Amino acid sequence: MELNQVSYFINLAETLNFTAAARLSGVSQPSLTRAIRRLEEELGGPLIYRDGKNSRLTGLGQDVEAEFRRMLVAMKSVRHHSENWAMGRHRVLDVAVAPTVGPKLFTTFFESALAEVPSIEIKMHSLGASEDTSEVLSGKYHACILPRETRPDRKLDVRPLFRERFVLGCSAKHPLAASDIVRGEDLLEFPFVDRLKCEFREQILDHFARREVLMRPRFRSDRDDWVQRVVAEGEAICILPERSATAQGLVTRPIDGFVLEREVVIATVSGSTVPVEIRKIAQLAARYAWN
Amino acid sequence: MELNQVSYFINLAETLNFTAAARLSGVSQPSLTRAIRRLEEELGGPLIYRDGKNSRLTGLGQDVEAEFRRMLVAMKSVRHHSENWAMGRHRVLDVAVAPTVGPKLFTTFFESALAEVPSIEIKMHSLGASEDTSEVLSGKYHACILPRETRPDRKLDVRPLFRERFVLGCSAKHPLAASDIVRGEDLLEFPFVDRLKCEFREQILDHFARREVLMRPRFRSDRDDWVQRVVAEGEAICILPERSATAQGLVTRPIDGFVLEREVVIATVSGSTVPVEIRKIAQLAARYAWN
DNA sequence: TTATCCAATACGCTGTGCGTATAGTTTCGA
DNA sequence: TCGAAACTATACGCACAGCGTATTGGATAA
Repeated sequence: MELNQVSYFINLAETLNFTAAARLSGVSQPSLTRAIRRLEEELGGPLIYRDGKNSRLTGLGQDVEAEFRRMLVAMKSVRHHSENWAMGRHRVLDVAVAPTVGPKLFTTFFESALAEVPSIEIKMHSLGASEDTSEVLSGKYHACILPRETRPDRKLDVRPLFRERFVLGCSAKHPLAASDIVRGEDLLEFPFVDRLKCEFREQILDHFARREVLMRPRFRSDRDDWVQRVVAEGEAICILPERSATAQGLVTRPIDGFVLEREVVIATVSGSTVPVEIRKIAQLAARYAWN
Repeated sequence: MELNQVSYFINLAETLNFTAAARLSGVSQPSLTRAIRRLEEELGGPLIYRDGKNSRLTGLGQDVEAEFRRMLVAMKSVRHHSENWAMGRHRVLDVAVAPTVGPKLFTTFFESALAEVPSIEIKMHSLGASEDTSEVLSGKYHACILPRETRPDRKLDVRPLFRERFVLGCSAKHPLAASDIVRGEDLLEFPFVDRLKCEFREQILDHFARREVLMRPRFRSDRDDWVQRVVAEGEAICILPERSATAQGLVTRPIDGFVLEREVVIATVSGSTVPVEIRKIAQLAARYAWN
């Protein structure tokens, strides 16, 4: 038994076709045929009924496939472990943060977390536009920090971190900046910059539309840094979460009567198979005073 | 990553000593050292702190050991499945018999062997013309029963079964059949059928030629069944091993002064890696009263 | 200081797994 | 019905990876 035979057979089990399995395995068809034949001789019986287009795994073949898949899982774990351990002797935790959740918040948290769990290293990622908590289930990330999803997967451990309201963003020299709180109808007088990347942009526009406060976006971008730059340097305004990392010169003000808010959570895989460091980090994050 | 590395590393994890692990693994110390080194290069970090008598697994090494043990468990399960699966959950032993060794002999032996080892099934094969004990080494057959080879491979466990003389074969109605023993010179009067498939045909011809008993083959074939058919139904004669399975109507008679004989052996792979059932069968075969 | 232990390196060898070419059988479509 | 396509197995030759042996280098123990 050799590992090449393991992967060849797994591919054969999936395709039930020697030619296709060979292609998947990256070897020639006779090579795969011989490897399977050797495996069968070693195991003392056929693994597949060779029947052209109707080929089927034998009973032994099915049992062997299950065990070979376990071996592949173990191999994958080996590689996963080797990726996590590195010269530096740290376990690297991959944490993805939704781009609209300001990373500034986490600097202090992760500094304290790293002090409490000295054997780890945090690798921050930005959660892609099409990514969500399934990336945690698939193992791409160890944890995700993102707005709470409407229907999280059962296998996830989702812990709330904090809630945050949406607020006005404007230049420090903006007329609206003079007030500690602004009225919704006062926003009409100023050009609105539409933060396309905001998950809540439709809810925000709906909120104001319902109050006959028609926001007329004059500028729109999916680059949050551009949005903030434009707002910080001019008469334009925007709506953003209160805990956002804000550009220099940009201030935030609460909006009277505007109660839209969101909950930011951390999601990890639940269960005992998840490494203890990850469970520790999630626990620390849940308990942290996010202010 | 290869399975030899898996078992080497498991042994290294147990002993924390390259020399001892090499011994356990059945390879030389440099071989094991290189295999571990290759594994470490593939996984990107050391698996063991090399510290003479104080060597210890690294953190990665401990993680990898755990996964490698899972792989060993899966491998063991594979072998367990293969042992249990056979037509009717039996281990099928492929035994090839040289075509000139009559299978009739083995019926009784294998019946008793199957009684003693109930978990196996014997699959009889005819050893091909170009096949020899290398097919046992290659794993094509679990065992071969064949005349002793002049220079068997060292890796084989060759056990003698029985010796058998070459005798006259003729029709029951043949004039020579009337005698309990025939003289060599009496054979001259009858057409001789040359069994091409017989390994000893040259020795047989030489024997008679040396005694100025010139056998004039009038018919030759490599089909033993054809040879026996011709002899059983006519005036022709042949020379064949005394324990051959003989066709109906064919009888055998010893030849006075003709002492050519051969030893039939059973060959299996030697060593502890061979399944216990095969070693058991070989042992039973060697002890059997072949009469 | 010398012998022993432990692991790594150098060198040469061989067996195994590979690809290519082809054969044999079955199935499918014209 | 026939030829092409699909599917798997065999034959042949080749390259290289893993092996063992011999030896080196360093550490430890007597």
